[in-house]
Amino acid sequence: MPELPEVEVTRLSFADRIKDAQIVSVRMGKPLRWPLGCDVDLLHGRWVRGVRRRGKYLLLDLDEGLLLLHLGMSGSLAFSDATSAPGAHDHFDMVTTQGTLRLHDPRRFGAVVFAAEQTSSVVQKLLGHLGVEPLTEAFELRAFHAGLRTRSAPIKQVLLAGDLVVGVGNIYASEALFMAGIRPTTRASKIGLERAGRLHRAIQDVLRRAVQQGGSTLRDFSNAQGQTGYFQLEAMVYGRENQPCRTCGTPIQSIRQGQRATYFCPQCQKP
DNA sequence: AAAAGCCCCTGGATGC
DNA sequence: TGCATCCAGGGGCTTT
Repeated sequence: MPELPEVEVTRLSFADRIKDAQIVSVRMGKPLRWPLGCDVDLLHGRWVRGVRRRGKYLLLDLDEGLLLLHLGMSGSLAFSDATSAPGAHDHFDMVTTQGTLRLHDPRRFGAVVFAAEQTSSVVQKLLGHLGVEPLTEAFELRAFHAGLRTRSAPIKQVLLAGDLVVGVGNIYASEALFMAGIRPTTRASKIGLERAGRLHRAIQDVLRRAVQQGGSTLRDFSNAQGQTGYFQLEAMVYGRENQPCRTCGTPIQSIRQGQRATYFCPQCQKP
């Protein structure tokens, strides 16, 4: 579920409340993708200084060290009643002086990892290879185009790889490529400056709009306040196989790229 | 270096 | 109703 917009919406929904909270206790449930990397007792008494986002990772800066949190495919965070017993899929509870943050993640592709410092090897391993943040000034067209030029893989998969630009997952890759009029199978290296410019704008536009809409709720995404997203209602191609293109009426096609569904309009999107 | 495939895991939808 | 199969928003790791 969670791509950049959902992760950012999640961050915005709990960052203010958790900032400057003191951790009272931490409970881990079933194993997530990786072990926490420290004893939970080590976290007790630490202060949360702020919450950042890097790609699809949430970074909780503590007075000493930080927590890297990933929602995987099915994760969501919520403030929970401190007295409510954890459900079968609640695998991380962080009780703080400002409320209890709970990670619900049925598929357990998510993760909560402690790093003693910003330069820890685990931070480097998880974040070191990430590309540029698309909603910052650092996302510059020339560099983006230059990056595309060096890749022979289909553009959809280059976007998903996250080492050129981060945060674009399966939904927003299809949507951005539709907006840019580019066929997802087009090799990245074949995209000229003009089309790269359209894609560059489309990525920023679609991600910004999705954040404004509270993200996409396909199955069960909600932010830490329990609110669902609405962007899925605006999807031009994602999940719309065989339905008429909202622009030209041609049936939307679905193909598989790298074990994932891709949707596009064969008329509006050129190879 | 880059690309392609393989998994991790559970639940819901679909088909027989 | 029961059971098998397929699919799902991610991404690190291994192999080519």
